[in-house]
Amino acid sequence: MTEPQDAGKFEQLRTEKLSKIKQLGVDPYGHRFDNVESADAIRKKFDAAVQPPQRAICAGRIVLLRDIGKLIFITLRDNSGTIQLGLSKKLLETQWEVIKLTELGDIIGVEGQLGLTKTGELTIWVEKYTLLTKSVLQPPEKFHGLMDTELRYRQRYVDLWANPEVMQRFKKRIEMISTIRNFLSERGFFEVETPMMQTIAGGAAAKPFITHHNALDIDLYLRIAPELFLKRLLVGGMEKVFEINRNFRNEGISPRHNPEFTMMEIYQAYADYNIMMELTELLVATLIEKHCGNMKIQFGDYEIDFSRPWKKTPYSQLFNQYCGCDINDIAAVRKNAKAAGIDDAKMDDEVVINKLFEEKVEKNLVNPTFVIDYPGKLCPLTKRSKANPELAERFELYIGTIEVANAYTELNDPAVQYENFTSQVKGAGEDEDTFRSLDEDFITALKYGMPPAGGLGIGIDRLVMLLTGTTNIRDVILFPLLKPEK
RNA sequence: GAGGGUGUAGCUCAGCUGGUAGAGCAACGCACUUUUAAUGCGUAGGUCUUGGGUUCGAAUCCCAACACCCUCACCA
Repeated sequence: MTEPQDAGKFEQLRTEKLSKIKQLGVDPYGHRFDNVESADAIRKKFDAAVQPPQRAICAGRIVLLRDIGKLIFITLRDNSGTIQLGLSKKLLETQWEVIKLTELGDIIGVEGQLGLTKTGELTIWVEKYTLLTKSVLQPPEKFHGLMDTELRYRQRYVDLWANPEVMQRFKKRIEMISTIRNFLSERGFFEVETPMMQTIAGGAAAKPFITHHNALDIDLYLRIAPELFLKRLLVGGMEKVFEINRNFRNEGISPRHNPEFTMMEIYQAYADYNIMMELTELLVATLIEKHCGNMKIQFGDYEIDFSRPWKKTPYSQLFNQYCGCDINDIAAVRKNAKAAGIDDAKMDDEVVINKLFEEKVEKNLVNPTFVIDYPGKLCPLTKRSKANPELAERFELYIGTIEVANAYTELNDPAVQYENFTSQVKGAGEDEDTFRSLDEDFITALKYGMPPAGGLGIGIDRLVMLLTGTTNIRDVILFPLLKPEK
C-alpha cells in the first residue's frame, strides 16, 4: 500500500481535509458510539403515523453523497443494508464546516428524526453528527463497485463494502455454518478440535505442507485431514463427534481448489454409511430450506434440483452406463481408458477403473446423487460390504458434477487396517510427492477397539459454492491465497 | 506444471490495419434546502504492468518477465 511519504495525490487531498478537521477541534478517528440501531431495524420500526416523529441512531460508511448546497443527502451503509441521511445546514449550523469536509468512504454516526422525503424515501434528518473515522483513500467507483478480480481478493476489506452481493454471500456462508453446528448439536454431536500440526499427515492421500518446530527441532505437517484423530476419539468413548476446520494440501490451485480449505468430518459410533447418507441428505435439505428458499439452484450452466429423495446409484451401475463397458471386463476397461487418453500402463486395475469413472461419469451427475458401493481396493479406510467383500461400504455425493461429500462405514479391524496402510506405503514410490506413511499409534488405538461407526466428510467451501450458485471457490473464501505482488 | 486470455487516470471502461491519450464516475472550483448513480458550468488528472526489440514513429507489432482470469493436469 502507498506509504504516507509518497502518498498519491488523492490521499494527499484527503489528508489535508483530515488536518483541517483536526484544526476545527474534531477527532477524525472517533471513539465508541452507543445505542446504534441497524439500518434494517430502523426501516422495520419506522411508522410515519407516529407523532412526534420517531428518532434513530445509526452508524456506517458513506457510500453515496449528494451535496445540494445547504442540504446534503448521504446513503449510509452498515452491516444490515443502507439508509438515507438528510443533513440540513439549518439543523447542523455549528458542525457544518466539518460536515462539508466529510466525503465518500468516511464512517460517521448520526442521530435524528425519521421522516419521508417527498419522493417517499425513509430519511434520518440528522441533528447530531459524529465523524467516527476519516478515510484517506479513494473509494472505488460508486456504481460499478470494485470489479478487478485481483484487487477484490487482495483488498477484500474494500470488496466487502463496495459490493453488497459479496457481503451477502459471506453472510450466507456464516449462517449456513451456524445452521450446521446447530443441526449437529441438536443431534448430540460434540464439536471437537484435533491437531492441525501433525507429525504424520494421515487420513488422505495428498501432498502436505511441511513446517518446523524450532524448540523440538522436528518437522511437522499441516494436516491433510482430521480423520485419524477423530477416530481416536471414538476409541476414547466419544460416540458422536464432528470438526469443522481447515485442511491444507500442497497441490494445485483452481476454481475449485484453495490450498487451505474448510472441511467438516462427522463420526458416529454404532452407525454405518447408510445412516451417514440419511444425515447428509437431511443436513443439506435443512440448509436449503433455511437459506435458499428454493429447491432449484442455478450453478454455472446447470440448474440443480435438490428435491428429495436423492438418487442412490451403485458405482458399478454408473460405470457400466457411461463408460461403454462392464466394470468387470478389465480388458475392455483398459481399452476404453486408452481411448479416453488415460495412460494406464503403470496403474492397477482399480486405479484405471476410477480414472475412467472420473472422466466419463462425474460430468453427468448434476442433481444430487449418492454414488454407493465403491470397489474395495480404492478405499483403504473403509469396511467391506458384508454381502460382497469386493465392495466397500462407501458413498460419495455428487452435486453439480462436483464431489461434495465422502463417507463410509469405518474400518475398525486393526489387522486389516495395518495391511491396507503398509500396501499403501509401498505404493509411495509411484508418486514421491504424495505423502504416505504408517500411523502406528492409530493402529494401536484400533487394537484397543474402535466401535463400528459411520464417518462423513463434507467440503464446506464447495457446499457453500453450490448453495450460493458460486462457481469459483475464491468467492466463498474471505482471503483466498494469492501470490504476493512483485 | 502445460495451453489460452487480460493488464490504459483513484475506480469502471473505450482506444480500428502503428501516427504521439479518451469517456463516465471520483477529485478540484462555482451554483443549488427534498436528492436517489442528483444536476449544470468550469478545471486538473497518465512511466498505457515491467524490461528489451522492430520502426522515422509503439498503448497498438515481436520477445521476455510479473500478476490475475479461464481450460487441463494433481486433488476436495
